[in-house]
Amino acid sequence: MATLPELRHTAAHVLAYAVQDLFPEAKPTIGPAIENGFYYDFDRAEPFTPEDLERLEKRMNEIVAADYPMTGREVSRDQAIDAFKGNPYKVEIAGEIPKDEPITLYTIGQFTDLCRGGHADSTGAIGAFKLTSVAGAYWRGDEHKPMLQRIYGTAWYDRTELDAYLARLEEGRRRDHRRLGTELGLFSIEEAAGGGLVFWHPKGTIVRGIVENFIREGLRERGYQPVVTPHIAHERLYEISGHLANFDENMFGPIEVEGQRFRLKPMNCPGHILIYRNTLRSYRDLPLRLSEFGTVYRFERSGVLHGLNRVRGFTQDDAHLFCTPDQLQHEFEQTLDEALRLMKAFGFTDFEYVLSRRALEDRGETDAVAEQAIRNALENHELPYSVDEAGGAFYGPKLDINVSDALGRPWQLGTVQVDFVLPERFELKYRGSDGQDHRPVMIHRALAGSLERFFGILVEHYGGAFPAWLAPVQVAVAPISENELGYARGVVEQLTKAGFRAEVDESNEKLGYKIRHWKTQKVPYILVAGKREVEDGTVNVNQRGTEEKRNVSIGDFVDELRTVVETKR
RNA sequence: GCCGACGUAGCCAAGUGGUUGACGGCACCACACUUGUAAUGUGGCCGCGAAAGCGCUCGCCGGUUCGAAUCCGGCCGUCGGCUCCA
Repeated sequence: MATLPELRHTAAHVLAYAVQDLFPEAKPTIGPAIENGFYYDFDRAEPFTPEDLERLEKRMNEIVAADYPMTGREVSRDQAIDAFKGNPYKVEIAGEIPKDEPITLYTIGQFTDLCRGGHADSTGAIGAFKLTSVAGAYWRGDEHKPMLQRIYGTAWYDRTELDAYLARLEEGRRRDHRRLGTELGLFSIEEAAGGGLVFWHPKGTIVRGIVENFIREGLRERGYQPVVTPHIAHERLYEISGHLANFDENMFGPIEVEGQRFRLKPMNCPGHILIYRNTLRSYRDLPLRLSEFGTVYRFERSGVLHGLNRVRGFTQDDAHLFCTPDQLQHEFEQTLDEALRLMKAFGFTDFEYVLSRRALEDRGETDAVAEQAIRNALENHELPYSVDEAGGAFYGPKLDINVSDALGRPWQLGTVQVDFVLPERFELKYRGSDGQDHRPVMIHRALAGSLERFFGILVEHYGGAFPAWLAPVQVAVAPISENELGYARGVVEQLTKAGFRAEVDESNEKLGYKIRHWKTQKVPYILVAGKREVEDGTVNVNQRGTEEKRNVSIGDFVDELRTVVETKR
């Protein structure tokens, strides 16, 4: 039986076959299997329309039903180039294949493609598929090369799997933080201000504040000292740091005042370095751990902005540790511990660790030291990791921590980076016990990453139904009639005094309506107060996620809620 | 930035040249109902006005037309992609 990737790769051939039949002028280029499906890129002047996709699906169904065998044969390079002489893309590919490697052609029905192989035996193996979208894509992903049209599809063993996949997509849309952000009144992005700039509304700000406090408290316990640095600085600062040389296309342009050029800060490190450098440091001062909820601005191309995930202004839970080389290992591990504590507290259980090395041409002798510290930390924690050979920061290698959310989708969150370069560039030093000056090592780390993105992920992870300790409104009190309104207000007052976030439903509506409203807002507890509750000083507790309703005295409810909130964090 | 799709009031959403201030719904406001667990009813809901009416509206700017939310051009913005490699 064919594997899913083989099945999907075959589906890509079937798509190309259908395109050849219906749009003979379109030139096929490449069409691999991808996660959940496949795509095929075509060079064609006219765009493919949704109607075209329907016609293609129909034709593909015929090809699948015909159950054409997939037959391969080896040819010489010249034969291959000759066979595709009308198609410069295929010719280009054929020309690049090393001489000693065989070139293979695969045929289904009346369609032959240059292809390395990896297929199902016949087109009938494709149990269920659907074309999902059409999008532009550059030949070989290079924006200086021609723009092709990419048709995406998804393919599975059978209809049930396809339907389940489509349902997962739908669930993802339902949880989309952009949509929930509006529905739950959490945040907005305002056209009047510009793309990628986030306006945090009161309810979103409450959640953000809880996240910040959680992080702040963890850092305090681990000996970090909070600092605050300016949002703009002389361009010169970023020349020294190397950001202008390495990061220019992601920085906002200069702001000129009185003949001086300023830049919005794209990173917090130079600011923290200036604080370090402001005074003479002794080895007794190290490790010096400076932390800041630092707002940075990065220019992202308009086409890549996406909700809270990719923005132009965001706040990092940033910190920089300055330490001696001897302390590096220990500090790195401490940071890793703290990262894991954070992720777990916010309900993430699946982690992936990626060690990103600097690009080969940037690596120096300190990279080995830095990488060893990272590897040791991972191994001491018995954490499996993969290696990205060129994904490091310009100043050193890094460890990224990726999490999977409730729908199994991966996100890059925390990053911990080792840096021997910036201390050099800024000529940082400390006086050692030997009376000599030494160069400190820096660790850059952001555990949540960007608060904006972290928040967006939380919204989707919980589907907007934040656990009680995080919920912007923890309790809603709904009086059955106006007669109980005063009582309800009293309950809210007691809850507020006890430190909880509670609201009274003042609306002039029936109980059913009020319940519905607060359920829609995903409030963890709805307390109903009617004549009976007023008489015996209780509230009727409706807890999110359960059907059960119970009457509890106000004091008992406060105690219960306190317990829940304390243990959840 | 590039390719494609799209942009109608706070949100969702009808409407493709002429009874259109623009169907519906949600939300919001008022009044009535005094309510017992996921939607009570009626009315209002662009601005001014008691009303008649007047003025301004369908992302923005300009154009075509007797007449435009509807057609054309430019701009802005949103969404899906542009990493997966014969």
